[in-house]
Amino acid sequence: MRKYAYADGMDTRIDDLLSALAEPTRLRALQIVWDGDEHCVCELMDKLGASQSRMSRHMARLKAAGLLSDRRDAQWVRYRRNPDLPADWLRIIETVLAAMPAVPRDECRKKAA
Amino acid sequence: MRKYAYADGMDTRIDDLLSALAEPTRLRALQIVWDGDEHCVCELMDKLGASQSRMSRHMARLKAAGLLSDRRDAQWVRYRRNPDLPADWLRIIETVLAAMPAVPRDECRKKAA
DNA sequence: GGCGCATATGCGCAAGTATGCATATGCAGA
DNA sequence: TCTGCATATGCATACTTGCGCATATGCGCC
Repeated sequence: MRKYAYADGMDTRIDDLLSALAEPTRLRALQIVWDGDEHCVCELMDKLGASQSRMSRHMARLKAAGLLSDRRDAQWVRYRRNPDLPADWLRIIETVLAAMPAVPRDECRKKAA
Repeated sequence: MRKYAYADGMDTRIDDLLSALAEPTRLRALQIVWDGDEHCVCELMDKLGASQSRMSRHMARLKAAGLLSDRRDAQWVRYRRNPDLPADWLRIIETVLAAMPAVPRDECRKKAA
């Protein structure tokens, strides 16, 4: 029941992307994961000082939004950035990440800020 | 109540920006308003097929996020893009808008210009 | 199989958000 | 002042979100 009819549903998707990004912990996680490497939940938990279920759900959200892919590796689940993102999404994400402070060198330390 | 005290690139602020953007009607409104001209609520209401209170509140949200400025002009309130946005916010917004389909031409008729 | 680590998920809750309806406010013109 | 248009806002409501807690699932190792 959409009153602002767009040719394609593309704008809806963009706001989905934006709401997936609109959360500090997810943004930080994305920033970390955006290095292209794989990262497990426990690593991000530590780095971001988030509880296990919290971190797990945030990652699930990012994955559901299509930003990440995951892979089971023994007891861990390795998340990494989805290499097949459409160009405009990629541009948005990178612009957003570029506007954030860089990942602290040894972020394995928590507290602060 | 502080609005946009963007001094440095605190990611907390960025996710505020993102959640302000994460709504289809607001995105469309922003897109329209981003032409630099002034637009009143009734115009946007018409163009986006939104109810009066809905449109008014969405504009208030965008303004509260620091994206718009407004001006009373007789019975109308003219909204326009905030010309003083920090560069990284601007980049984000423009990247997002660039990822959206263009504003349909026939939507560009103003009523109370 | 049993244990323990890593991760996901059901449940409930508190807070936030979007929206309609009705009403208030601001402003201009008769 | 009274009328009417444009906009804002209080209120109630439904929906969503983020979270913790407890528990379930997946997996390797003994």
